[in-house]
Amino acid sequence: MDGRGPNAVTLEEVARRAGVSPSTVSRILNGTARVRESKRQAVEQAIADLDYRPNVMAQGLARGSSMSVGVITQDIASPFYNESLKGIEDSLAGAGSGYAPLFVSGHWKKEKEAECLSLLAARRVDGLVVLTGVVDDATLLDHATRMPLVITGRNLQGPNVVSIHADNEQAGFDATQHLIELGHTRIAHISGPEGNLDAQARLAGYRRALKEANLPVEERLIATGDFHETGGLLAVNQLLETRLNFTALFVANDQMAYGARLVLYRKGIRVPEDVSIIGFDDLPASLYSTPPLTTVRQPAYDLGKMAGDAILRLIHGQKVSIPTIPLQVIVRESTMRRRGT
Amino acid sequence: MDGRGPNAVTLEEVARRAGVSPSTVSRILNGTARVRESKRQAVEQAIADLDYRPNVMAQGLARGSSMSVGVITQDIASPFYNESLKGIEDSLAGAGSGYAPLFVSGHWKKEKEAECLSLLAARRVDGLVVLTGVVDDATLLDHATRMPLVITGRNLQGPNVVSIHADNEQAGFDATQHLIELGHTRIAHISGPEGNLDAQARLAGYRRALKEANLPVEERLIATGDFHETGGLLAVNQLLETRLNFTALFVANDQMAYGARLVLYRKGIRVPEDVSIIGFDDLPASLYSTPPLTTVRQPAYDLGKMAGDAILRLIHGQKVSIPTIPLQVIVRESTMRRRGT
DNA sequence: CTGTTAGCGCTTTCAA
DNA sequence: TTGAAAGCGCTAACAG
Repeated sequence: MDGRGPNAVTLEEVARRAGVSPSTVSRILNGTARVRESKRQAVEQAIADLDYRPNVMAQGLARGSSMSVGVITQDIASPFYNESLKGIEDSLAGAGSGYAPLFVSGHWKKEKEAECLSLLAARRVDGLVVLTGVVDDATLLDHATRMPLVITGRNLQGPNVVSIHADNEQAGFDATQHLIELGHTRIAHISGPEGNLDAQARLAGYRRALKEANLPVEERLIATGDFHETGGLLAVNQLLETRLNFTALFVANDQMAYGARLVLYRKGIRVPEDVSIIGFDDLPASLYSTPPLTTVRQPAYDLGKMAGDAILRLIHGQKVSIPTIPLQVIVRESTMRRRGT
Repeated sequence: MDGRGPNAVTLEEVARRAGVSPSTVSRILNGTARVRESKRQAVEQAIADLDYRPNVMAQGLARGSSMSVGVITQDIASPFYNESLKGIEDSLAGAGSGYAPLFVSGHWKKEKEAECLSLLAARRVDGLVVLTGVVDDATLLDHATRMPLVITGRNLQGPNVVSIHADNEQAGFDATQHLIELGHTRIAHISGPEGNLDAQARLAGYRRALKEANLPVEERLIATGDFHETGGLLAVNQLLETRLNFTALFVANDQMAYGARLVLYRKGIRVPEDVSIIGFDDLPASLYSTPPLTTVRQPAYDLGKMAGDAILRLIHGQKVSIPTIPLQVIVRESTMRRRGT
């Protein structure tokens, strides 16, 4: 009476009840070989009677595969990455693949991420998908010698790895361009964390767009945030303090855009009448914010789906080819033509 | 060359390298018995040299426990439940418990949820935590005979089960009361899905508050949504069509409140000047919406933490007692005193 | 087609 | 203390 309840029924019991050998049951379960119809029926009956479910751990041990894929995200509650998790979930479940995802969070910390990797290794996952991540390429590549790897937000090359990435520089360019086309000339930017590759690329795109339009790049109009709401909040305050009177704002992700917008609201600065805002990501919430946020759509769900499909193929030793993810400006109501132009 | 890479190092190899028997290594790993210091050192050295990690599946098979707990959520991308997932994650990781959560999504579908249960059973999880869920009590109780269960949003009784719940009726009352205190007399309500217990309780609280204040309950001022943004959007349209001129709105969750607010924004109805809105849940985003949403705070993260702690205790055969979760009105800027009162 | 026989990597008596 | 040996539940040759 330890609360564990009766032990689960085993394959052997099924075999006994059906009057066949364990191997036959196994074969039927896995479709490994042809079996006489009568036996199949008996076995299936026994399985149903006993409500038998194969012990995945035992299967795993025996065939050297855990039937699970490790997924490293940064925060299980991140509105952006979760869309990707959903895509991964659907991909693995959809194929009836039998694979289950094992989600772990690295929280943007190298050590934390290393622990995650370690945990997943201990559980002998058959494949690994890393959403961005902060661990270094070398470590990743090392793991990739042991199992297939798909990674996003990075361009890693290797025999057992596929990387999925989008042209963030171009998207940053497009976003800024959108503002320029609306007649804005003083365009501020709230960038993401220094070390973040995506953030760097978006910033580069911003710079290029200004240059190509022969607009000056004013460094004081570039603030840095942490990709969270508070970061946007702080950054916009800093921008406001410059008194440089920008009329438009390109924010490196939607979460920071929310924070920025709150500050503007509090100060009575209207969006988009006084300042236009364009974000990045197109979180589900952006469509319902007031006003609905103009932003760059990142197909997070699709990206997760691709990642899931890719890791499955890799595990099965198939070839994978991944197109570059398209990024697209979604014009909604937080941007408008500059007044007086 | 199947891409699987070299096989991982085993306990036996460690034993060999350290010049001891496998059992000794096992004992050192698990602290199962005292071992001579010299051997311990040798083993630890070998483990380090070989970068050995125990195979969790093999451990699981041998000791009849998978070291994982199944978690059924409804949508891996739900802003509300994800906070709870985070709490669960922290709880399991924090204790250095060695347990890992296995997250699966039921998508509010009975069959889907049954599949989840089945998957978790096949993986022999040591415990189960179900976030609300739509599966019937009987099925749940049945699973609880096989493993400990903690469930939220329901009041289930059983030997191996603990349920965590909050007084939603009272919270619905408090929310409505807040509006009444601000001088509102025509208060509309957007309720959650018919079958949802929490939704029913919140609605009941709304009714009671009106009655106790001697305010009439106008049925046309009660609309039903699906707990998503679109639901709120549709519902508020329906409410507006009644032309009943409500000045305040109690919405059964924040997501629907966002949808509702968007409609009002589009129609030029100001929040809170023209209509006050109070939501429910206090999603992280609500603090950053414009204006910041007054709402009822549900401590989703803490709830997850409690659930995690509880399942761990249950698994270890310890007693658990759970307090009723406190729910609290958080006054922000989407509600204000009715004009002219 | 089907049963027998070894393991998969680890834990856990049982003796020593 | 420590090692030998017997499994945990399943798969996968290898013979028939």
